[in-house]
Amino acid sequence: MNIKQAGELFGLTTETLRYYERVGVIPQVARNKSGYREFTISDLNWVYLVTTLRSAGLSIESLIEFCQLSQLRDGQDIGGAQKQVLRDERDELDDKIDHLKDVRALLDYKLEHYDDHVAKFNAGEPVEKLWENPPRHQD
Amino acid sequence: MNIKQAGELFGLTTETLRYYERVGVIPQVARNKSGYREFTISDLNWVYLVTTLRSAGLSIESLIEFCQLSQLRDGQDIGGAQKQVLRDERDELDDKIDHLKDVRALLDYKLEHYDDHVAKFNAGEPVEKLWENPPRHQD
DNA sequence: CCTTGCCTTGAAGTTAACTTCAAGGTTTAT
DNA sequence: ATAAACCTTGAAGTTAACTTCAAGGCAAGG
Repeated sequence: MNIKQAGELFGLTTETLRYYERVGVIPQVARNKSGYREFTISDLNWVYLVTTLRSAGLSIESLIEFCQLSQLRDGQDIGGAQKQVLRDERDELDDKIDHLKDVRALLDYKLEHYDDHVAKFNAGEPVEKLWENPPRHQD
Repeated sequence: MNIKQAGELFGLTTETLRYYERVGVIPQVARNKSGYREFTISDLNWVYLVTTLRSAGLSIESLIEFCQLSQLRDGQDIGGAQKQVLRDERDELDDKIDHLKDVRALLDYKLEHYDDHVAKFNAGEPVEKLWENPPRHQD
């Protein structure tokens, strides 16, 4: 599959795909006799993984590190190191999900007390500090 | 409270706070006789809200829009408009949380099938397409 | 009264993650 | 055989969100 088709598959431009290869968030893609990139299933899996993790907020820098781990040869426990990175990223995602739930809880709180707060404010009553004991999510 | 103290309260530099006021993600902060900013509880609540929503990935641009809504006077249903923005942002957060859960499910899948996939790859068996029917989260 | 540590504004600089540009090679269709 | 539509590389440009710089004013201690 050529670079245009690969881009269309994941909603990326050809420029972005070349950029991803150049900085190393995906491994080098093999070329055909004309020097054109020929994306394999394995290359496309890499692109999918990268777009997915990017959409979850992981930085290009951390994806470069992960990709470099796959390129190494003859180190002893390469698989273990990669799995550990995957576990770490999963744990960071868990933290991020928890944080987003807390932010959601704050928005819910602001919505529930909106009229109440506006009324107090218009009556000149003291405003309460939102940042001390902020609302947290349940579950 | 002066700008340095306000920054320390939320882990922001004084430069960032001035930047936030300048671009309008928080309302103008009143000055004392020397021209220094004097942060009120209400100002600090704004800073807290902005840092919280920024940490959840909302753009400066969308926060400027929200802040401008609070500044308007004598339009009819200003409170309703603000509440609608809060509801929209909460709904977008819900979508984002759901998406992060799916990404988490993908990482879990990759971890579970890691050894399996490596073995197949080393045996020269065809690689399966990760992006068709990707794993989704439960609940 | 002078140093130290605050504060002010406006403008220019930085970083991440692309995006666009320039110059040119290949392949396919008319 | 020539135009349209692909592809290549390397370098320069863009945008968001700060950050740093320059030039100077206020306030408290010695």
